[in-house]
Amino acid sequence: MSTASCPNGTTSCQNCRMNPLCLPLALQVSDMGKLDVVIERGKPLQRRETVFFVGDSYQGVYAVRSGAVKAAITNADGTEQITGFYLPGEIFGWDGLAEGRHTNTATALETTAICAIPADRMDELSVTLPDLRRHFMQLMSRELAVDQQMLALLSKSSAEQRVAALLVSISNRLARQKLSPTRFRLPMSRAEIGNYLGLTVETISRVFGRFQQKQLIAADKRDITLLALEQLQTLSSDSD
Amino acid sequence: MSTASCPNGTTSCQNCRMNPLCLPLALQVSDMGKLDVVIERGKPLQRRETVFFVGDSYQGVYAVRSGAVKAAITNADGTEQITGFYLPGEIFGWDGLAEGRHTNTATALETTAICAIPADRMDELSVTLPDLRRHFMQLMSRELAVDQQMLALLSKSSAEQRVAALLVSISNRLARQKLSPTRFRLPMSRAEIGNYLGLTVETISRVFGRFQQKQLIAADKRDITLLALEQLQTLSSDSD
DNA sequence: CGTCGCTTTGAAGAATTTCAATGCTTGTGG
DNA sequence: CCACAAGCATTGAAATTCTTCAAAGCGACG
Repeated sequence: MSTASCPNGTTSCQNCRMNPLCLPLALQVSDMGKLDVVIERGKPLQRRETVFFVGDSYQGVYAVRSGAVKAAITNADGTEQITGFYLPGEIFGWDGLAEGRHTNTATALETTAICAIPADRMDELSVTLPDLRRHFMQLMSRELAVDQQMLALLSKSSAEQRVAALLVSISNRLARQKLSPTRFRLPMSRAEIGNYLGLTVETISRVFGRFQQKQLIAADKRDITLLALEQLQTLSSDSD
Repeated sequence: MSTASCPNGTTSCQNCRMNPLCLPLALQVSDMGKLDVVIERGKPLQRRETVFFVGDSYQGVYAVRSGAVKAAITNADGTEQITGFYLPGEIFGWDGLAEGRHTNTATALETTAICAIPADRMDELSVTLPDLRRHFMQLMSRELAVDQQMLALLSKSSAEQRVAALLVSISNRLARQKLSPTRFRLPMSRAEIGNYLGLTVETISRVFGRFQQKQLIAADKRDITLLALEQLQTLSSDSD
């Protein structure tokens, strides 16, 4: 067993310790060694490369170490519906657990490093490490909560509210990683944002425009600065 | 172990792949028998009585035996957003697992009998019954999938598609319970449907009207007859 | 009988989509 | 090194869908 507290002992994974969404957190130090066994590290993915496709058999879940990933389901007519964006420290791939095959396709949005957490190993360890098991169930439960917040958002909110909510969400998630919550580069295109939020590209573009006029953000293409996080937050949660 | 529906790979769940909203809002206990050990029965709830409130500490999950339940989160402004309807045989309450307290309030839509599945028991049994553990994780995973299908639906679909999807969903879920998939009484009001689908009451009413004109359904208040299930299915999954 | 809760219907208004066109970057081959 | 294509972002104007506002109908229940 390696002495490292992070999956493969490199220093690049230090952020794993900070993030509530990253797996090692719920484990005691003594368990860490065991976890090392579970993790498999792959080579970095390039933009547009996929982690798994719809229908691929479920092998386990994945953690984003750097970069970003989108998950999308395929509609009856072949169009894609993005169901989530995953930032560093976050875990995706649960969707395959129920039926043994993935319902989503997961694709790198930019150059991205991921860790695999194989299902069989996870299963074994669930017996010997009750904490790990609980932790994983908590992670799933949290994803459930996130999706439901998203449902609420899509159900009731205007275009501006949706975009505000996404920006705030990204900001919060970056903050957990000790990254700047106010200045960042979006890993996804306007079209992808629109797809995710149930709006057209044009609408996204216009909303970004309005936000800039209102001095809520500064945006240069994908480089975003949140100028009034507070107001964005209010905007996203107020409901009319 | 009885032959279950989807979880163990029987072919009976084909429509799950066809319909974006299939097994729509909730999940199914594949084998109620397995659960008997863990279950605590409560007294039936009356309409508007709650199973748990937002913020209540998580004690476990619940299965609907008869009647129907809605789960809803509370927006910043105090309005409610319905996140799911649960019909007989379906399990709800996972939302509390992540943080130890529920993010939703669960309310009976009509006179409803539920079973509690206490968390501590579930935890003990997770060790001794790996099957049960896997099963629960599968159920959670499935709820995730359902929520994501719902996301897709809300993101992209017109009012008619949403309503069609909900009707088809309910139909499929009733069918699984060996109840009539074409004639049923909706447990929820138009307002609740609208809330769930992100539409106004008036829009729901008008869509029901249009569906009747088109001979897709017959509706007398909450008593619904699906006259053209096939077409509704197509409508809900076709994307333009 | 009258009120309350729920549903329906109409007409006007608002927000977003659609269609169409243009500009800006980036990268690639000549 | 330039030119051109491809992908992404922006902008305008018209069309559409859904919401909002207003009013009325219907049933159940005290």
